[in-house]
Amino acid sequence: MEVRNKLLQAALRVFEECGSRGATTRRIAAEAGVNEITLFRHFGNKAALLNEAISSSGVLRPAAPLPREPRNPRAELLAWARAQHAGIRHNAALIRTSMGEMEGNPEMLRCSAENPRRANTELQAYLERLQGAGLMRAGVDTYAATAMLTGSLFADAMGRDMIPERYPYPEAEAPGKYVELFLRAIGADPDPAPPAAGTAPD
Amino acid sequence: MEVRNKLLQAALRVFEECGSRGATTRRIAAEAGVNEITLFRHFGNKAALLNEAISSSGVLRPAAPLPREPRNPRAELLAWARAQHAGIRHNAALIRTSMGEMEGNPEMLRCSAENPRRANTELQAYLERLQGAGLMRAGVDTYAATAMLTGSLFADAMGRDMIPERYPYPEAEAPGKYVELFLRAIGADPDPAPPAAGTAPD
DNA sequence: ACGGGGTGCAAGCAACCACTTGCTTGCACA
DNA sequence: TGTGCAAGCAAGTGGTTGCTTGCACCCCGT
Repeated sequence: MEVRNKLLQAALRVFEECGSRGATTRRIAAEAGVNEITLFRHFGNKAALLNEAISSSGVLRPAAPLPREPRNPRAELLAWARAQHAGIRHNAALIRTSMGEMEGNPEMLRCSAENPRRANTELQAYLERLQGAGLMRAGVDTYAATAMLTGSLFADAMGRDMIPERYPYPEAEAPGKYVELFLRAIGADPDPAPPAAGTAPD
Repeated sequence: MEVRNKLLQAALRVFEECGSRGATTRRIAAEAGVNEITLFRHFGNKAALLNEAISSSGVLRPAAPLPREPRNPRAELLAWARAQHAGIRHNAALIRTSMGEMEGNPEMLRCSAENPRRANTELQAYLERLQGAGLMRAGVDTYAATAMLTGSLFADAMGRDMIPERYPYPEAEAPGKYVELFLRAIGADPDPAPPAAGTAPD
């Protein structure tokens, strides 16, 4: 049972770095410290191994849901954005590779796009609740606003690896900065900006 | 001279779809309608062909610069955002594949990241001019604001292929929606929203 | 003591890969 | 009519890939 897990982890690592075409069975086996034949004995063929490695890796979810009844949009959105950003950062290499191979592997895309799809749906529902409660401006297109916040988080998480010099502020502060701008954008900033540390005035 | 261009275009097409490992010389030659040997006679080896195909494709630039002296932020940002968005959309497949291969091809990344780098720098300089002219709020972090708008455009252009159901509004309207939210975010919306067609009140 | 499942090793298979060689064809130009 | 160049064709180079076969090992439960 241990060899199996070592193979799955190694397959994921190699796939993230080289893609499915570059992830050769020899290299995966070497990375796992196992003989190549053992790989075939456990998974039958390369595709089955990669499939299981990728789909089983996507199970981990941020699990920081937005509340059903909004109370403090700033705090709630910040916690959610941080979890989303961290999740994307954690899977950045896998996301990059999966995106690059979506044309030749449409079903993997469906699995890989599940997280952002859920995140978008969740945030949009939250924004509609916010709108219903009068906690943000009425005319805002919740679809576009949702795309804007999730898009900022996504692009930040991806861009930090590719254009690091364009992100001078540390990773931990990024979600806060986008949430602050976002609150202004949707007209949900009764307390313009927290001038100093301290609990929110509720 | 015609065979050469056909090979370059075919190489770019196949690379966008399959990546460098999947873009075999046989397939490129077949796609170009040329014998495989001709490929080697023209470019020597596969890497040289792919290199030239990719780098020569990135030459086309949006060329819709932001003005040195801001006059109408809404109109200027909208035109710029539209050009950026269209540029990313046009190269979406190439960007996706390049991102997926950045680990094994760091120099291609440098070439591929040149456009977004320039765009970010340009927008940030514009925002600082806006701030200097008092046309937007003073406390805004221009780095984060820049990342937010370019990130929204980037994620939209990428996401429309991967999660189309999350983008119900048509592609042509997307930049306008993000720019409108962005103007609110940075406090640069003297005219809250253009209620109907007509020239800006200047 | 013994049998069996999980593993390793050596070797090899056909298919595909980038790339080369030797020769032929067609066309332009002198 | 002769020469040179671009392109095609058939064949083959050495290397890699996914995957298989056969056999030895070694630990573990009975």
